[in-house]
Amino acid sequence: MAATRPTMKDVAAEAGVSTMTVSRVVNGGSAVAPRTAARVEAAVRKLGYQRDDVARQLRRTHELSQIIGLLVDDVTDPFMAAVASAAEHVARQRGSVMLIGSSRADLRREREVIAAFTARRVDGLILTPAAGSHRFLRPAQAQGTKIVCVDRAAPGLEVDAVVVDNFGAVREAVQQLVARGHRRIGYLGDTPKIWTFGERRRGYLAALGAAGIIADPALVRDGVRNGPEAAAAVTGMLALPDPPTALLAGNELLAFGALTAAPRDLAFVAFDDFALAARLTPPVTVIAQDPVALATSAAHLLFARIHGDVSPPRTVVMPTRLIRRGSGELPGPFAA
Amino acid sequence: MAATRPTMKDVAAEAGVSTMTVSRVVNGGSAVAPRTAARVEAAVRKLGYQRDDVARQLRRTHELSQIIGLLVDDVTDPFMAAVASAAEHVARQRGSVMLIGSSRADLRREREVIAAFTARRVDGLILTPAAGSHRFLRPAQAQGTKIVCVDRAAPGLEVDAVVVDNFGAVREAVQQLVARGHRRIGYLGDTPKIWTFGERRRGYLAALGAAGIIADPALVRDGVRNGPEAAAAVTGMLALPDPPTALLAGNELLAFGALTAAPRDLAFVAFDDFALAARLTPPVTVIAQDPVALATSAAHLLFARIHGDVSPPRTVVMPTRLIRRGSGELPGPFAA
DNA sequence: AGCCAAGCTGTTAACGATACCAACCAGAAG
DNA sequence: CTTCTGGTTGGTATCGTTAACAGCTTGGCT
Repeated sequence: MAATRPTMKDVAAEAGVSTMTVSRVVNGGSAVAPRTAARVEAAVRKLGYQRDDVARQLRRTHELSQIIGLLVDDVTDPFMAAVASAAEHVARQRGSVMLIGSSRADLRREREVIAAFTARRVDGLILTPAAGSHRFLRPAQAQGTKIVCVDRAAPGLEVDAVVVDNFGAVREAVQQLVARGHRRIGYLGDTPKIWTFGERRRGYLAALGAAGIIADPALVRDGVRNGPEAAAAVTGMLALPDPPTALLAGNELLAFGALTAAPRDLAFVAFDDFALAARLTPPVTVIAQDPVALATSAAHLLFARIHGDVSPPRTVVMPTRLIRRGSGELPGPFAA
Repeated sequence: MAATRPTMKDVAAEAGVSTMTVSRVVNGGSAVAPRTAARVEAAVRKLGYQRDDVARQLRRTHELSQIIGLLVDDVTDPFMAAVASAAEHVARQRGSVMLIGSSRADLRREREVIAAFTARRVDGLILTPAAGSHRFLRPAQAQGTKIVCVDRAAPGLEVDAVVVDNFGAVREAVQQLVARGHRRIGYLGDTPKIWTFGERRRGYLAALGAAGIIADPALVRDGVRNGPEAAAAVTGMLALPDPPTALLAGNELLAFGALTAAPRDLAFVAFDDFALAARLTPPVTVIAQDPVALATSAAHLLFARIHGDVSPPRTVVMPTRLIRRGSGELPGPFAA
């Protein structure tokens, strides 16, 4: 079990040619006599030779590595999973492979993973940036690594981003709750330092403000990071002397948690659509976005940059859609 | 925008030392005079130098690349997402980065992605193998790439695998449906050529057989690959002159699809637990497994192999748990 | 015959980092 | 004063591949 991989030299010796000829055969395109090529191919098969892309890439330092990196909070989040799937799909179409890393919403960890990626010479990065300044990415950027954000903007960094109008979408949803007679409306979200949640929170507050409702801090829960925390937050709100009659959950995971604790007569709107939304009782009203479209767009943008697009950074805003299924249309105590 | 990354040579020139000294400082451990080290570190910071792991790895050909590869059907599947998350977590703990690829259940595509991975000298692979022979992996294996399967065995390949007792778990669940008075029980699964679905199907047929029920081909649907297909299959079954009174969905995605088409009085059991199972009407009975535990175990096994464990391949079987929530306990027409 | 073009193949020198060994220096010991 | 020791530093070759160029055939043409 020497377990040592054959090199071009081995193939060259086996076929009785120079390594250059092997290289030409392996990479195709160059003129090699058919007889010679056949001999080389036989040697390749016999030895089980496979080109070593590590060495290749070192020699071709100014070419692309055909590796991109994706950094998400956590692939377990269905939104992030859809992003990862779509990004990998585009990468494959473009002949690249994709490294994946999770920051678990920790900026230090994000930095470490990104460093490990850039050390491998990734051509570009797709990020869902954690909270905090991303200025640390500037050197990488200056050295040619392309960067695109999905779902969130990166504070302290001028890069392309593909996002939705979180502010407007949430404001519209909350306005609707108000219009149906709700005044005590709860909000669940992760920290507003994450751009997306900051926007959603602003949208919530804007809708309340426009209706002349003073936001009650007891109904605004930030930093809620997973299902169980969301469930606990909902239980807490419902135990208040003046509990909410409606609730907005900031994303899919929080919605799942909230739904395990929420009674059926609590009006409910969730950010992100999910498979069983229509099957629940009552069917769940959601603000739907299309994570596959977001990530596909981001990946295309990234590859355009990698292939030389040097236009100024742009932010692409994709549409959302309020899908009224029932839970968000339950009347409130002030219904007309 | 030269966009060219600084090398050790640049740092050496800047600090007035040799590249060897820079290497020693950058990698730590070796004896370098504090004054010299400080000068080098200053140069590193000034130039924004980062070690090039591509070159490093070429020189250190017999060391590890600290890259592993994960190959799943599709990360969008929550089971696979959990596997990916857990595997990446372990990789990070072990100082490695992880490439991810999706086969979309296509063996040819799986081969291509794996080839791209091994060309990058991955230390090991974690696979959820698609249907078909995986003998093509033997050369890679012979050259030292370690391989571990999760969720499925790989036909034609002797490797470690971490799985659950799919056969036994499904047999138990179907036995319970029979015991509650069901005779017409539907089954939804992907192709039985995928090991896991083959086992689940066998379990289903075994339970029917043991009860003296002849399986009706119209109630056994293989090759169902996603939610919409599952929904269509259910609709089809329900339109039969003698429709099923119970249904077993082979995994989470198929369950979601089936549930959108199934009436509430259809007894229902799903493989894989999911967040909202308890919130549905009726609450959904599931066969739960722990994908995080599976993947964590597989990743540990992989790293043990990478670090020299040469014991014979083993198959680890993790437990499943039948969680009775109601939908699987609905009585059938032959209930006592 | 003489010459050139076209097609094929080989030689050399990198890419950026590190293993290995040699060289240097100061101070200690003889 | 010489030799030795130990800590520090530099030189050289090399990992596997390919760009650039050089050299060799062969055959066609005049």
